Amino acid sequence: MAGMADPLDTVFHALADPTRRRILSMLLEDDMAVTDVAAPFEMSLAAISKHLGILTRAGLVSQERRGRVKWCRLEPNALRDARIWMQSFGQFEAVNLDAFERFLEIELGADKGETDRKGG
Amino acid sequence: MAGMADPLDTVFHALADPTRRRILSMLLEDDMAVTDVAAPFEMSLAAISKHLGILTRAGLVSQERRGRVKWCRLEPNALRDARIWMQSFGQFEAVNLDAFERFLEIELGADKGETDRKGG
DNA sequence: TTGTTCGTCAACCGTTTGGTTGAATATGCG
DNA sequence: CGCATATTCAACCAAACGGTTGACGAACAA
Repeated sequence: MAGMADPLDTVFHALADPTRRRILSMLLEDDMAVTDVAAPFEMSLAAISKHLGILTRAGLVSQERRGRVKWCRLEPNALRDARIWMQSFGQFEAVNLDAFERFLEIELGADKGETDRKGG
Repeated sequence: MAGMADPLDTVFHALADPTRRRILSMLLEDDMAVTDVAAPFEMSLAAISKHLGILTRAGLVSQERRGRVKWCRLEPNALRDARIWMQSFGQFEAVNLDAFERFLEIELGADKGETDRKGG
């Protein structure tokens, strides 16, 4: 078909739909079966299946079949490139990326269990 | 009218097109007139004008008319919401956002002119 | 005035998107 | 086996997308 696009195309396009962003938010809390992902939406299962396909092709979600059930898991690393691309434009222009990485290591290593940031 | 969409829809959709991302990269270096933005592209001026409209409606670009010429400026702050949304999903999950803000203040205040990483 | 440049508008075109429905394919259970 | 469950596939549809072209208005110069 029309040729493979830049991964950024795929990721940003996947994120441009509110249904898909909502799906990602749901998967942030837990892995889910396709049917359970579809449950809260007022659209057909097939539509959700398509959305999950788009998210999967974008690398944002991985799917593993276990028996009849296909489990969907969030793959947050796929956002990395997009985030890095965006950083070129943000107010972080002048940020030293090395220092940024160090900051993250400290933050992530320090109090893993203390942060209670699961607000809706 | 299909109603106003979530700003995240608009921003991510604007970013999902390689032409538009390239335009943003160009504007990162300098403000430009519409005609000059269009110059390096192999498509019509009208097409670029449309792309600039999409970027403007997304808040990523502002346009100011001076005489005949319409100047386009990058508005990187519009990426803020998108970036914050993405941070929920990244490897930065556990990052304390307050500490993150402090980090940025320090980084941005410390060596404003030293970093010279304009790759691309 | 006439003419040129800058940029948008309007109409059109083919392709893609996001949704529907119904059939098909697995898998599991009795 | 026969039947329900889980998920996708295929065909279809209206609407939006990304592009084109030609006409248009606004600003400047002669």
